[in-house]
Formats: sequence, structure tokens, C-alpha cells
Amino acid sequence: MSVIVDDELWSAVGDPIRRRMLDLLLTDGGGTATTLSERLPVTRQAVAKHLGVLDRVGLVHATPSGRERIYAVDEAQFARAVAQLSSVGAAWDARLRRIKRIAEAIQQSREPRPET
Amino acid sequence: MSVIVDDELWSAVGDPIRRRMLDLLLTDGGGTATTLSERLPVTRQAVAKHLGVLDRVGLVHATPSGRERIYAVDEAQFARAVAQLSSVGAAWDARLRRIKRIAEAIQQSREPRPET
DNA sequence: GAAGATGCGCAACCAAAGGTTGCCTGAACG
DNA sequence: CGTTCAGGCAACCTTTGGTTGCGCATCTTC
Repeated sequence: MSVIVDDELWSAVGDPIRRRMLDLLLTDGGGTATTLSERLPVTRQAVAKHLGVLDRVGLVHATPSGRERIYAVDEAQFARAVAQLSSVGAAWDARLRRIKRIAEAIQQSREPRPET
Repeated sequence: MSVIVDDELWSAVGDPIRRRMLDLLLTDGGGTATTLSERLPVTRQAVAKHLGVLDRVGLVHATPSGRERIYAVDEAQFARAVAQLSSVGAAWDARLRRIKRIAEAIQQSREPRPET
């Protein structure tokens, strides 16, 4: 029962800069490579590349407006990414619980009378 | 309110191969670079490097046994990683809900009383 | 409308990370 | 012993994230 996710989507949100970009885009409702780069520790070009990655997996989409390209989060796709995140978290959490339960059972059967 | 996580921990589980490795280690209760590589699409050396990364962030630890090095998941640290995953998922989920609620409110206020 | 400012895309280049092959050491076992 | 097999090391390649530099297009302002 392995945890299977869309590696492309996951790796898109796996980058810390891209996570912060998504955060900023969600907070502000949209932004350009330039405006984003002003609030990030990387150059505009780096931001542009990240936007390209996010665009390719459909997490954001651009709207040309004059000489600007305004990017906004695609909520549907973003929701899918969040769902995957949650499902992996849940699956691993469940697995941890199971392991802990088993470990306790073993310990109980081995030392029915623990001291201290 | 931005989503802040331990980037080291996150990027450790951000790699798809490392996620599958953790999966395998959890399922089997432990393993060596060699045994893991047999079930992964990469070479033993690549697996060894990944194990090094996971070891450095404390997600796994090795137990020398003869000429083997048996790796196992550190459950406490792994639990922390899972918690971070979940918290990011939850935060983004909440944000999505809020946006959707606002969007609905706007639409409602616009529909009964259209423009100007 | 021309001139400067501003936003963006492209190209070259650099460094780090993931991956590979090859080799060598050292424990296990006949 | 000699063989075998797991693991560590080193060299090298490719991808990816990052930078600088430049050119083009679009605003803006006189």
C-alpha cells in the first residue's frame, strides 16, 4: 500500500521558493514576475523560471495585460495539489499509528509487568 | 500569514525517490542501501546518497550489523515531518476555503443588484 | 510623436543536486 | 586461505535553480 502521488505536482510545490510564490499569489490574488521578485530573495528571472514550472503543471496561469503578465493561482489544480499533500500526510500518519500500536502490543506481551 | 516550515525536512521528503524509500523502510521495518536499490529505479550508490540526506536530517538512522548497514526510520522525526506536511496542507486548505467563501459572497452581492 | 523608463524574454554561464560507472576496502563464509 | 558480497570513494554527466547581460516591446511624459 504505497503512497502514490503525481510527482510533477508534488515537486512543483516541493520547492520552497515556489511554495512562497504560491503563498504570495494567493494572498495578493495575483502578481507578476517583477512584483513577486521584490518580495522574494531571488531575481526576477529566477521567479520567471519558477512561474514557468508552476504554469507547466497548471498551478498558475498568466493573463497578459499590456506589457505585464499577471499570474494567478489556478484554484482547481491547486486544490488537487493540496489534496495530494493531505492524503500523503494522512497515509503516513496512519502508518505511524499502526506501527506504534504494534510496538506497544509487542512490548506488552514481552513485559506484562513493567517496573517504574 | 505565510506558511513556514523547516525547509530541510521538507526538501528531504520532497524527493520522490526519498519518499518511496521512507515508504519501503516503514513497510519492511528497515533495510540496506542494497536491498532498497533492488526495489527502486536507481542504483545502490544513488540510494546511499539519499540515505545520507535522510540521515543528516534525522529521518533515518543506521545500525551497523556485520558488513551491512541497516537503516530504519526515526519515528519521532518522521512524525515531525508528517506534522509539517499536514499543517501546510491544512493551512492551504483553509485558505482555499476562505477564497471560495469570499468569491461566493461577491457573486451573491452582485447578482441581486447588478451593476451601477 | 520622440525619449526615456519599465517589464519581459532570451542566452550564456555557474553551482548544487541527483544519477551513473568504476574501483577498492573489508567483513563473511566455504 | 580465497571468494564473495556489501559498502564507501572518486570521477564524471545531466538537470535544476540561480545569476548577469542584453534586446525588444510597451508605457509614460514632455
